[in-house]
Parts: sequence; structure tokens; C-alpha cells
Amino acid sequence: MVTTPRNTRQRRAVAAILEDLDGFASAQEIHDLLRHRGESVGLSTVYRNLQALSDSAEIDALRNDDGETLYRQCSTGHHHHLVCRACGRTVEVAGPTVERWADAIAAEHGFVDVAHTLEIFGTCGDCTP
Amino acid sequence: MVTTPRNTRQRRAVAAILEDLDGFASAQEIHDLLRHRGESVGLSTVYRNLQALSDSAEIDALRNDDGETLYRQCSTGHHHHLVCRACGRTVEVAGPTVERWADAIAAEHGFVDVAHTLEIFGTCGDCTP
DNA sequence: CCGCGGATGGGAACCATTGTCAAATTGATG
DNA sequence: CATCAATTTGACAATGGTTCCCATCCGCGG
Ligand SMILES: [Zn+2]
Ligand SMILES: [Zn+2]
Ligand SMILES: [Zn+2]
Ligand SMILES: [Zn+2]
Repeated sequence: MVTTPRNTRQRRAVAAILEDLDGFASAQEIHDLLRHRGESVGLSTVYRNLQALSDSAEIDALRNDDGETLYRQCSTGHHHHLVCRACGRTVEVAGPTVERWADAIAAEHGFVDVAHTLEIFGTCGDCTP
Repeated sequence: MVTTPRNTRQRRAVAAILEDLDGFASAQEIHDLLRHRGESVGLSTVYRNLQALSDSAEIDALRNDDGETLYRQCSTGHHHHLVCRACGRTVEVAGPTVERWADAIAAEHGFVDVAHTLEIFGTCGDCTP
């Protein structure tokens, strides 16, 4: 049986933050932002809600070079990201050619249950003095 | 002043393991393999040597879904990987089109100091019953 | 063979993330 | 509105990969 998630203050607060952010942010950053807004939410709860949102594909997640998981509310549909290492600013990019290429390579070598990760990192204009 | 790394038994043992492996492996797996070979090496030392080899671009490193860093001695030159999630077996793949595409996208949006990550994960034929 | 400084290793420290569990909250029901 | 089961929360402990610390070791040039 599928259980609908409850509409708690904490869940709403996390969703609202993601709504307002335009770049990727870590769970801890989001936790801090919530605190500064006065809508304090336990760190575990922030993690849990981000995980849940990510599992239900409502938000995107990726890992940065430091091994942290970053979250962002993106448009629907499969895409990849051009992310600023300094400020998290993100441009969504579609690469249909890449998708097909990856799947073809995998099939060619007899791999199944295929997934791919593709992210582009750089420093955006605003963060380049 | 550039200091040449010393030729220690431990460094040689780690290099030898990488020489023999054909797939990606974690630091801990390599540590175990060394122990089973009788060429025991401290875990810290395994981490240090893998890091050093990775820094000097003598081996490749990537992170799996579990957040572990995996290492492999690959051919020289830029390439990406098709990796079996179950056994680590790896096929090196070149994607010149993807490289150019990624750089073009980044430039188009004013990003500098650009890098990209691209890995394909799947289950290889041997690991599919 | 000496001596210097890099290398080692065992254990502590780090740190993002997950687990625990009693207490609080939600939402359905009467 | 009151009741109550089930879900969610949050303070804290635990986890696990990785790095740090530092006394000791040892490769290597002289
Ligand atoms: Zn996205
Ligand atoms: Zn930026
Ligand atoms: Zn490689
Ligand atoms: Zn396999």
C-alpha cells in the first residue's frame, strides 16, 4: 500500500527553500538557511526529506568533488547540469546525443541495467573576478 | 623542489596489485588483496599511495554510488568508463564528441576552469545470470 | 656505513550521513 | 471537537570511508 507523505511544517519548509534556491545546495546548507529563516528543522529531518524528495524524483541530487550530496529543484525530464563550484549556480543542459551514445556503448558490450552520470563543473562568470 | 617518491616495498606492492587488476577497486579491497598476498601494507599507506598515484595521473579514480573512491590503472589519455556495478569490470571508452559538447556548453554560459565527469554504470554479461 | 628526511602504520580524529527511539504531530474517524 | 493509530520529528549515538598524527622505520645520497 502506498502511503501519502504527511504535510508537516518541516516538509513544507524544506520544499519552500528548494523553491527559492536557484542552485544546488547541500543538506547542511539548507539546514542553515532554514535556521536563519526562523523555520528551524532538525538536521536528520532535513536529510530525510531531501532523500524522500530525491527518491520520488521531485528534486535532483548530485555529488560534488568533496563527496557531499547537493540537491536542487529542477525542471522535469532527463537532463544534466553545468554547476559553478563556487556558488552552486546551475544551468540545466540536455544532451540527447550523449544519452544515445552511452546506451549504445553499454549495449555493445553486453551491459544491462545501464545508468550514466554526467555533470559539468566550472566557475561561473560572477565568481570569476 | 620536486621530490621523487621513494621506492618502498609498500609502494611496489600497491603498484603491482593495480597492474594485475583489470577492474576498478576500492582502497579497502586493495588492502585486503595485499594482505591475502602476504604483502601486507598498512591501510593508511594504501590510501596515501593510491592518492599519490591518482594525483600524478598514473591511475584513474572515480566514485561509485556508495560514495567510495575506486581506483584503476588505465591507458593514458583522456577517456571515460563503462563499469560493472557488481564486479568492477571496466571498458574504457572515448567520447570526443561529448568532450567538445561539454566544453562548448560551458563556454557558451561563461564558465571557466571547466571539468566534466562522465561514467556509465551497468551490470556486465558475466554478472547477469 | 652514516645520517637526513621522506615513508610507514596503528590508532585517533573527521565529517557527511544514517540509525535509534521516545515524544510530538498529523489526519482519519466518530 | 475528542480519540487514536500511524507517521514524523529531533537530539543524540553510531557508522564508515577517509584523513590526520606522530613515533618509528628505512631508502638513498654521500
Ligand atoms: Zn537537474
Ligand atoms: Zn558562481
Ligand atoms: Zn580509466
Ligand atoms: Zn560484472
